[in-house]
Amino acid sequence: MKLAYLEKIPQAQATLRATGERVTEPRVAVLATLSSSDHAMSHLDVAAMIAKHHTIDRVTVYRVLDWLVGVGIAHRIAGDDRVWRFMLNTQASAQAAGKRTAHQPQAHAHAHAHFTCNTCGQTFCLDKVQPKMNVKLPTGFSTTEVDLKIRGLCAECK
Amino acid sequence: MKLAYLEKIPQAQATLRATGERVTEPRVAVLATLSSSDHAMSHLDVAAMIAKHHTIDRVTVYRVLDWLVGVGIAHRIAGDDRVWRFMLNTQASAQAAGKRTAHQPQAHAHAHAHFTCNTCGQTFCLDKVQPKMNVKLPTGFSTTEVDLKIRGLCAECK
DNA sequence: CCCTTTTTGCGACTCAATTGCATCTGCAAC
DNA sequence: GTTGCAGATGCAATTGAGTCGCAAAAAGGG
Repeated sequence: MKLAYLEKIPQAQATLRATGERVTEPRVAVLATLSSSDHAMSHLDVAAMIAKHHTIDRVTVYRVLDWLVGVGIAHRIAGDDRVWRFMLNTQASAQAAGKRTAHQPQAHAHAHAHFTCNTCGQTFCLDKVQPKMNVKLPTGFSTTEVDLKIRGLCAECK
Repeated sequence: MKLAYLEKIPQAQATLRATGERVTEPRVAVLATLSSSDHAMSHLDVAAMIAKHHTIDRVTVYRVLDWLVGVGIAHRIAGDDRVWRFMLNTQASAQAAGKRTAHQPQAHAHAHAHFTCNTCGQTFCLDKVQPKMNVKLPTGFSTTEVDLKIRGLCAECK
């Protein structure tokens, strides 16, 4: 079990300060919220959890989540319900991905695996799974990114 | 290059008749449209192409596409832009998946690979790629379905 | 040809996500 | 500590994919 939201705040502030960008209350709150979860959260999940402690605008949550993805702290997962979910990057994957901008896309392929439970709907990040796969693309195609999405039953719902 | 829309109609009618379900004009039109494309199409792509020949309601396109997925003729792909795209199943994958209903979900894991070009945005189905991967899930987790999504540059945009 | 069942068309609706704009704030320079 | 201002936030309005309910239309068996 991870630490609760409030206890994650100092760590979140430190992470944000390390980016060199502005450290604002909404950014700290969103990052601390993501830190306190072991599964991917929708913007609504994040907003609801923050609302227990502060008031925050829905739009700000959207914008902060996008920003976190932009600076390489979090990543975005497309759900089967057309809702984006967000999850923190691991230390390793964050360094590998780096800060991605429109002008300077990441140079090398980055693989990621997620698991979504058909029953409870929760999405987990499978950093352990290294999809060592034989992907033979048609000639002329090149890869920059690989997403592996697995659906099934999680341990809880089995 | 594939045959144009109109030439696909007789074949589409035959495919539909083989399902034992009703063969209606919208179903023929949608199926012929999907047949005439080598990449995945959004409901809007389908509607626009059909509109050149017949009038058809947006909602009908949605419903027919869902129906085609239900009877195992097509499958649905989640795009990065929160839009579903649709593509015909290959003969082989259609038989493997079978007719999936709410009461009788498919019994065994089914893997699928797609490629989306970062530049032109087109999505292709990679039936050739058999993702022979070492997926080690956490204990207690079981798999029913695997989607592999690859992003990069296609041959055209390279 | 008629009857029943399934589909279609249409309008209204939902809801995640985005945009424009006025206001506020982090933070660095003074 | 105060100030200036680029960048961030809040709010209201908007977009756009997808869904729902219902009445009218069509498929296909008898």
